[in-house]
Amino acid sequence: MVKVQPKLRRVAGIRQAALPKHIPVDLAVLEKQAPDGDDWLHEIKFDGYRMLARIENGRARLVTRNDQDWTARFPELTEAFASFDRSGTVFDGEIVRLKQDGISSFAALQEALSNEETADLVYYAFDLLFLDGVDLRGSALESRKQLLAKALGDAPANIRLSEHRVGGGKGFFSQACGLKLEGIISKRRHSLYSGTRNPDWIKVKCLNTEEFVIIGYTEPQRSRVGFGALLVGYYTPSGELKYAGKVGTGYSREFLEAFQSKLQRIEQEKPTAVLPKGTYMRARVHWVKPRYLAQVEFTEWTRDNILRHPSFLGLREDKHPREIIVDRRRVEPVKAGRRS
DNA sequence: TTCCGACAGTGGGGTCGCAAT
DNA sequence: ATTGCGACCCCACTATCGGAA
Repeated sequence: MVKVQPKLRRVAGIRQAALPKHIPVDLAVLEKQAPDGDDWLHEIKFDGYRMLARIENGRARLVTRNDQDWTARFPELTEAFASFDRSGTVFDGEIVRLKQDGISSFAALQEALSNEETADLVYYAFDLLFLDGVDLRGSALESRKQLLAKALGDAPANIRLSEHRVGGGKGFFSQACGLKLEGIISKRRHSLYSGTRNPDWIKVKCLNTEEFVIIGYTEPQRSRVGFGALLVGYYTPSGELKYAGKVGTGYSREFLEAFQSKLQRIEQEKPTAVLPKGTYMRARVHWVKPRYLAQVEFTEWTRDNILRHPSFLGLREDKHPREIIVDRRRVEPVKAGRRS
């Protein structure tokens, strides 16, 4: 029988007999700018897997936000959480793999999982939803953060507190981008944990935008009109046209129809760029002459030099395709971990 | 009345696992 | 052995609808 601490009793919370089967998580709304003002606190946005750590009946489980049980994939972290003597406790956080520069990398995490080399993965806890059977979701974020810091006081080294700072959002965001971080998450200090996507949590991402040559398009699926995605590429300094991936979002219905009819007129039999082996196309591809340019926003380049999270911003009519030269040797981020 | 939040639907890269080829 | 496909993870975005303001 665990005693409710006096501190714990002061924050709103109802003692529960058992943890709920499914706990919906809070999700952030994407914004272009970080909020300023002292009623906001700010954290680093980690690039990994969102995971609830549930400790109950002497064992620990790691579940995704859609309630998938991923415990077996993270033996070291599961063991670390099981060492907490706090039944009825739920942490909210992110499983990440840090590169040598200390920055979380989704690609490095996927690689670690695919090789089952999970020993150096880290869990950054940023919220505490239950503690010793008490539901904390109805209490203010700052109170939960206080309890979280205390609960992690003697935690194993692979379970860490995600630090935050109060106020100064704009400055914090530009600092984060300067350090090549993915972005920041800003949260209202007094907000409750609602388990929904709501504007009390705001994510602001450090994004790249680049221009690309349109080399083809895929056919629309189901109720989609015009085209599905644009296939884009770029010229290397040596003049070779390289494939950079598909851009399938950011278009209005009006643009999809209008632009497809333009592309139709410049179709050609064969692709102009060489596609990497094993490139998966969910729909039939139409190749076009490299005549149009697209402005594309994206988070980063993947290991295979393909755009991650691309979205279409607009056409560039003021430039010639041949001007689109991207030197990926310079843009290439420093790789951590080795692949053999 | 207008606005906004929630939801459905479409699209992306990467990994895994299974079935068809 | 290879390929296709769906279901997960990570997501961005548009269009729509009903309730709040």
